[in-house]
Amino acid sequence: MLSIGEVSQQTGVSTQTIRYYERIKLLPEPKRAGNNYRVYSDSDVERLRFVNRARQLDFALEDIAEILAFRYQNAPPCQYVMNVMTQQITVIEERIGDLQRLRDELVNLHRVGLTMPEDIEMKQCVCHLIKTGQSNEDVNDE
Amino acid sequence: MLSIGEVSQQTGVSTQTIRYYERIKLLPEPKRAGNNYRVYSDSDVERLRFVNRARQLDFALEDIAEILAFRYQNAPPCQYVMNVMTQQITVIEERIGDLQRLRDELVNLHRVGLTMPEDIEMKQCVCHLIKTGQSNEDVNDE
DNA sequence: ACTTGACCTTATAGTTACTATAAGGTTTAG
DNA sequence: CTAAACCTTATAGTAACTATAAGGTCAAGT
Ligand SMILES: [Zn+2]
Ligand SMILES: [Zn+2]
Ligand SMILES: [Zn+2]
Ligand SMILES: [Zn+2]
Repeated sequence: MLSIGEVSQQTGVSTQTIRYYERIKLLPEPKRAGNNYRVYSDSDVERLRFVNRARQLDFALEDIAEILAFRYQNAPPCQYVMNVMTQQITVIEERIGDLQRLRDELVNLHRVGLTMPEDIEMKQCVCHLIKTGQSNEDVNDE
Repeated sequence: MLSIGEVSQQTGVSTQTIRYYERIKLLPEPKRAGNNYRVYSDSDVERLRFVNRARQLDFALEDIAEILAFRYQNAPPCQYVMNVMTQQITVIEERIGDLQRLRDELVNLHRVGLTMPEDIEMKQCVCHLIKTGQSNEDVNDE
């Protein structure tokens, strides 16, 4: 039986977040000690670990709740979880692609920026690159 | 001179978002027509394009506001922008790394999940993998 | 003239997953 | 006896929008 602070330390989830999970009913209300402090059982902690692990895999809290609901009903969530994973992988790969394109563009802009003279009247500053969206050779505009 | 809907179409920024930018003072209040409709000048549109472009480069609205403030004061934001870009690139690359690790883990879990039999009593379901965080060969637990 | 639909307006609340703050109660060590 | 290090609740803030409600305006068609 652990206090919220001990659970926090053991799981790496902040006490604020644990209370938040309880508030949105992702975690059940734990027992209380005589002083009204929360007291967590092993199964409470296990459930929190599950949530935390799934969050690290970037599952949405809503999906996690559904998985746990299946689990609670003793119904097999396996297929459901497999589907969520597949979908998750797709989303993540799209995001990686987006970010890589973004990074390339920024690196390009930065490189172009370095070739420019310091300019006070802002005839050639990097802002113009952002503004016009050109990231390549044609830095001779307006 | 364009209406908010026309500006939205030309820039790809929703009318809601344009009004939101105005509300947080990222964009100035535009002129109004007799019917109280917003009317945008070319320079208004240009400014919105700048914001949109910077957002696509994942600059925070706060950073964009600072850049525009520099611009308005006729001070050279170049060095500032260069710094923001450098920082932005670092953040993005970290995020890409995180997401790649995440994807690898998920792909692994999914692969392991596929090798498992359909199980109703949930002795071996994928939930357990998420719970325990093992993603490799040792699928013979409890 | 009238209605329908596509615009526009404001204000307010909801989203996601937390994090922070305020204002206070409890426990333990010095 | 008091200061710290816990715990409690309730409420508001974060980022960048998105959605909803409730209504005003305008052009086209019948
Ligand atoms: Zn399962
Ligand atoms: Zn510039
Ligand atoms: Zn500049
Ligand atoms: Zn399971």
